[in-house]
Amino acid sequence: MSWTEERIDQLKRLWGQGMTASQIADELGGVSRNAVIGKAHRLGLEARPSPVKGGEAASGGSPAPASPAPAPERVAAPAPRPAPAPAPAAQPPAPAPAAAPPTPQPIVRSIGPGGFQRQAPGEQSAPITPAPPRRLVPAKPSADIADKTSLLDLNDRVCKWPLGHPGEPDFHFCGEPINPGFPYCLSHCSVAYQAQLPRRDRRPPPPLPFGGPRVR
DNA sequence: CCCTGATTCGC
DNA sequence: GCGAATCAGG
Repeated sequence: MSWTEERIDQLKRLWGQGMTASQIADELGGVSRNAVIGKAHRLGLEARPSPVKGGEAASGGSPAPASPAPAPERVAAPAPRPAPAPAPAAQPPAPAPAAAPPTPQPIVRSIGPGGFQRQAPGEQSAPITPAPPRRLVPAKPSADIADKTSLLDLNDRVCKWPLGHPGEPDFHFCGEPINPGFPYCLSHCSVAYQAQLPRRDRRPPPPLPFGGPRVR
């Protein structure tokens, strides 16, 4: 596997979201945890609370005997990374063209800390695909969305779940009353927030989200 | 043992 | 640039 732009992009996002190297490696597939770490460092992504820090370590691939890498003291641990939040994965609610209706089983949901519904394990959608950072455009007033929630209508009480994509004429936001404490309404919370499953149990084959990563 | 990220270094 | 090997720490 090679580091395509898409994969690098995904690496950056996942790493930024606080996923561990092996988790990222699993997601990406075809690469090892080491590969991920190596790439992350090469990219300049840096310093996440590492277990090994104080002590100096790692002699290279060759069993070089004594040459304890100096590096006396690495100062400053900047990057006060904002705790790996639950990742408000703004999954593009894309107009699901190829709606894949899986097994219609009775769904049992539990209620999360914020009062939102957790997804049942069975309805875990594979890739948490945060909407690729799209450039915001000046919400264009359109007769079509005159009665919909536009960018300018957003406030801290309405669901900010985007519907459609910025730039598109009918782009707007959900606008329903929010689930207190969250930026989305109850139903969108249950889409945006997922309980993290044990890595082993996670669905591996991530079907590309509607059309896949944005093509520039 | 498992896991983590960091580092080195041959390729 | 890549990533296996190796490290040290939880």
